[in-house]
Amino acid sequence: MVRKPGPKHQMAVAVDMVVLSLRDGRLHVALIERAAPTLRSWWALPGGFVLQGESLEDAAYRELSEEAGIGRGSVVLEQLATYGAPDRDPRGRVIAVAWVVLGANLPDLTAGSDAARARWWPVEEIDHLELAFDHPDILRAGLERARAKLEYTTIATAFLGGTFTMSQLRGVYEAVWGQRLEAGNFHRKVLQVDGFIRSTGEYTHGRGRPAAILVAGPATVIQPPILRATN
Amino acid sequence: MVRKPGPKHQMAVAVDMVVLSLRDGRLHVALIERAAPTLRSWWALPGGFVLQGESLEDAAYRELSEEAGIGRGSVVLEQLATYGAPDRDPRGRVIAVAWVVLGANLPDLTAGSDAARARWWPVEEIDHLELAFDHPDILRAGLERARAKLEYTTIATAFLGGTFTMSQLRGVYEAVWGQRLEAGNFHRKVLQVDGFIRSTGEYTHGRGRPAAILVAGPATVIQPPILRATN
DNA sequence: GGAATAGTGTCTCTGAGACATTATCTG
DNA sequence: CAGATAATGTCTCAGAGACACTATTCC
Repeated sequence: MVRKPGPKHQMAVAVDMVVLSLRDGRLHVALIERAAPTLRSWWALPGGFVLQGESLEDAAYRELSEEAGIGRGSVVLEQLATYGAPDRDPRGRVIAVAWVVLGANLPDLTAGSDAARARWWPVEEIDHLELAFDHPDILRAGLERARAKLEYTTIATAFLGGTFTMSQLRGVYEAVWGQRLEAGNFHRKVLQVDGFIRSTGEYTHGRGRPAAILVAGPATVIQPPILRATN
Repeated sequence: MVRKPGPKHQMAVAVDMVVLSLRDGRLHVALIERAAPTLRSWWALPGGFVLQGESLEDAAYRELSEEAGIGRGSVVLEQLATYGAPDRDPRGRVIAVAWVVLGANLPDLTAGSDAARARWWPVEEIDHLELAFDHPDILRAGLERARAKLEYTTIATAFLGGTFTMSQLRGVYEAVWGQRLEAGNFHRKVLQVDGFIRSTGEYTHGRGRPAAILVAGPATVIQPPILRATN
């Protein structure tokens, strides 16, 4: 242990975000095509350096706003893990605090100050893409975190707007897990979790029987959890 | 986003460890009484600054060795979360990457270079202690992580030596969760998780029926999980 | 034999999942 | 009416937990 932080211990600290959203029923992640000299034209997760007076969470929100035009109110943030291999960034020692960000109806992306392009990618197509730095690891961990969290928390509603139907909620699970769920059983399960959803009393109208319009309830945990198929 | 890491982004990065071990059947955490001028004589989690060429995990192992005399082979490390509030350390901006460390039969602690004293504390007694910095938050999160991990991973064996009995394994769960488990049901559940434990064919001898001597198996996940009582 | 500890059997209850059935809308 | 989608009912099966019972040692 060293008593005081000295120059030997100073390093750059960054935040990197795995921003997930549903677009026409499929799970997408926000990626930036780098314009900076280092790894130019590689695709990467949005992110940037933490400033001195700024908390890690504030840095994440600032970068979301600068790089993707995403405001504070429209997303849920959760810290994922911190990546600090000495050689993970060719520019020097950079410690990256990674976040998972879930949002509803997020806007199309526009290239920010340091991006050539920015767009939403369907997660199944990412395998064909080479991501910069250790971002493949971070993305994989972020996806797994999101999938796991749907099992035992109510954050699926973060992917939906203020109101939604049971089918739409089920659609979130199906898109994130990449797996079909039986509609009747899902319906019953969600209802029996106290405070997961509340009914507004309103109903949709379209083809088929009208669906109850729901809003997220106060519950945060699902007990017992909704489990993915194990295959 | 900023293109290059500059002086505005440099900050000290530290690791802090929630080191947990069982001592005569109770869960204990390793704490250091600070000798350094800042917050002198407060109790704190062991930890220290990350050096330039060093990975975060290596820094954690080095500090475990320097501050608690704990070697690499005897523990399991898992990254917990990163704490970076601008005012969390009065010495300046310090980003702390926290780890949970689980070990078997860890040695009595001896004060290292920067500690007045070091000792194992039973976790139930920590409430009466004032910990330095945001270490109360970190400790709380570390305990919850350890408790949760016992549910769906086989990590409980990290608290035991190479061999153990079913009672000792159950004792780990009971100590970490602070809750009694029914011996018969626990026995059956552990056996039915493929690869959780292997029998050595040896048996203990003492008072009562001899118990099978077990070793940890190759499995890492428990599916379906062993759940804590919900109260 | 008695105390102590290990391990098994059995019963009940909860909840997941498969699948059939009913309900209510549009065209 | 047919087609579509929402919601409920019913049955089976797996697994958790309570608790009784058997097994094997030491004294």
